[in-house]
Amino acid sequence: MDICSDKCINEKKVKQTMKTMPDQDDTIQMADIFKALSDPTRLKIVLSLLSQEHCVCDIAVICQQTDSAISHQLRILRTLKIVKNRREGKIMYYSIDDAHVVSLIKMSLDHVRH
Amino acid sequence: MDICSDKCINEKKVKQTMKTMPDQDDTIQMADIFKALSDPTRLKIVLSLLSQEHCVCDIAVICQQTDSAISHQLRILRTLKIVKNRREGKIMYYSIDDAHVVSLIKMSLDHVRH
DNA sequence: TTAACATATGAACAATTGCTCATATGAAGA
DNA sequence: TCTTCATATGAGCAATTGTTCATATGTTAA
Repeated sequence: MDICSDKCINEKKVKQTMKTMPDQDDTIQMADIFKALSDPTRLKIVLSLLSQEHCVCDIAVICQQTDSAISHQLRILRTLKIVKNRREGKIMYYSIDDAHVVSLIKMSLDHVRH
Repeated sequence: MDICSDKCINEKKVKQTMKTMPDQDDTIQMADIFKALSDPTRLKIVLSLLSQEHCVCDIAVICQQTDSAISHQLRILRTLKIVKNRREGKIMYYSIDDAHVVSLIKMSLDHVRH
């Protein structure tokens, strides 16, 4: 460990910035949202749900993945409250449950397109 | 592989949504940005640079990590053009090089705080 | 030149991740 | 009931990741 707790270059700037840093909980929460969208399969799932709800099998076709792989990733997105589901007989329909995530995705989509 | 290419539940909905999906390159690029921000250490680095530039050693103090760990992560952020650096003698100052990333972070910060 | 310092980098390692495969669950129809 | 279908889940595995440690690079001052 070479953390320079007292020999840092610019103590004043460090203290200034440390005041503006979000606390640990908020930082972890932010990282978790970004992590949810950092996997191409999960990102595609959320992208596929932007316009309308879909069942697991249809999401699998859209994302070109197996039903099982999609189901695993949907569980992660469900746990993070990014998507929600409703049952209709044998079929489970998934839809987006977090408006903020939609904003994040649209913003990043603008980013890569401009 | 159990991808149901012809036996999917709702072919019409699938086709509708597939038209709206970003292409593979854009999707990967989006995922890469989210991935960059998905690690707490990298996220903290970017957060620490929101208000002003900092040298590696100061970032290490702010993020409570070793200089080496920070240097490794800064290289990743540099490769992705999220941060840039300038040398001043022995010291290397890092700052943010991507306005879109700032917007994404501010948006997600709003999210976790409300 | 040599020493000291700030940063960068490569190898190694543990930990995490995403997928596959097999199996389980739950609902509808025969 | 039994079968079929849609989805869920657990174990196992290969691949990726973030950190540490040792060492290298590049800059300044003696």
